[in-house]
Amino acid sequence: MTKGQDTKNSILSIALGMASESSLESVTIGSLAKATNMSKSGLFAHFQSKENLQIAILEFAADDFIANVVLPALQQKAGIPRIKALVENWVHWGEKLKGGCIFVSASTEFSERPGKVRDFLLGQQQSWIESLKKIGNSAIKVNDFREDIDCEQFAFDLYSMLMGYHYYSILLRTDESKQRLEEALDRLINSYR
Amino acid sequence: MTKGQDTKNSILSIALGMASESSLESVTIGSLAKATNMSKSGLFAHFQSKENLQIAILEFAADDFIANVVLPALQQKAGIPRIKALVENWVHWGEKLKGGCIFVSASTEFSERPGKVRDFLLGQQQSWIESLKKIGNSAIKVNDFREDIDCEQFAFDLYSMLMGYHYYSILLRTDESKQRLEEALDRLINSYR
DNA sequence: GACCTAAACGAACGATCGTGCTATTATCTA
DNA sequence: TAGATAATAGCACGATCGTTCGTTTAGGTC
Repeated sequence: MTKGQDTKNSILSIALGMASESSLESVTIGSLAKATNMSKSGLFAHFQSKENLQIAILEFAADDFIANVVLPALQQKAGIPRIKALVENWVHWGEKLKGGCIFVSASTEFSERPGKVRDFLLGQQQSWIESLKKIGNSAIKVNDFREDIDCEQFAFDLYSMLMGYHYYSILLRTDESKQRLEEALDRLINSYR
Repeated sequence: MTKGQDTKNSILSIALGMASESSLESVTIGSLAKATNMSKSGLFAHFQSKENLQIAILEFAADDFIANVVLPALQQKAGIPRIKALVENWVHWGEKLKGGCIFVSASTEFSERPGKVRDFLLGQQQSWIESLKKIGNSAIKVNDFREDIDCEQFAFDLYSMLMGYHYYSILLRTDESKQRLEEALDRLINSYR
């Protein structure tokens, strides 16, 4: 890892923290330079444009997401254990970021703004939903779920309760959020059994 | 209605459209002035600060939300019909705004930004969840739901699937979003019967 | 029609935005 | 260790940000 890549990584780590706390757009070159003790131009040289910076932040987050949410879950036993691990990892991942999962907030921010950032987010969310679907499918294969269930619907149901949990926890900040999620998940799993 | 209130209302109507399309913060005094064919200072005089403008936009939206989502549902027969009406109204309300329900995006934007705007949003979301709870409760009273169900959990479940629908429709933009929501809602209702 | 208030405007402010340029340092290679 | 290259800094630009000020126009009251 060269010096450049090294600083770039630590920039992105700080930038990710800032982005999740407020928003992608609010990570300005100036504020990020201040946070990293760099000059605006020195920092800017790493990304050539703000759009590139935003994508780099999201890619950085996506790599971390795959490594700490998806892959560890796939190492669990297929079926219900894997589903529970995925949810747990997702919750845990969001807790590390101040404003919760950054893909939720960034998706809100860029849903109506065509461009590379939105394209990236769309792809990320699609692949995330695809992961949910596959994990549902593998639950069928190991007979944790009935054979006739609709995995697309399962993905929607699971996706939804994570979103519900997201807003409950960032807004209401009550301890019960996690219980609500767990109960919803148990009910979902039982109904698919 | 005086001239001032009249223009203020039409400003807010346009501002709400802009805010839902991108974000509350992106409704700048300058861009809003341009969109309303007013001078920056002339428009600014109506609100005295940007924070006041943001709150005014949210209040404007909240009034519309109550009038077109909550109240019409309360006029439906208590129980399952009322629940279905509420969901339908909510979906329909979000469709009028380009980026879907503005309270979702604004909540994302301000969840980590203490101040009057966040306070307002927190209150709005709490009262929305309270409405969901009450509507679940009234379903028990008319025997559409079992007596032993947890209305707080019902509120979470319903809230969640609306969030899931929100992101499915603003991001993926597939027609199936509404079907997914309907199926999820039917399953939820049946499991509480 | 005179008077008063409400509403809208024009111009300017300091700050910050993203982005170029050029110069100055580090770091790596031969 | 000299030279080449990568990394960072300094400075400036036009644009836009929220906000303030003084002025002008419009509406309503006597």
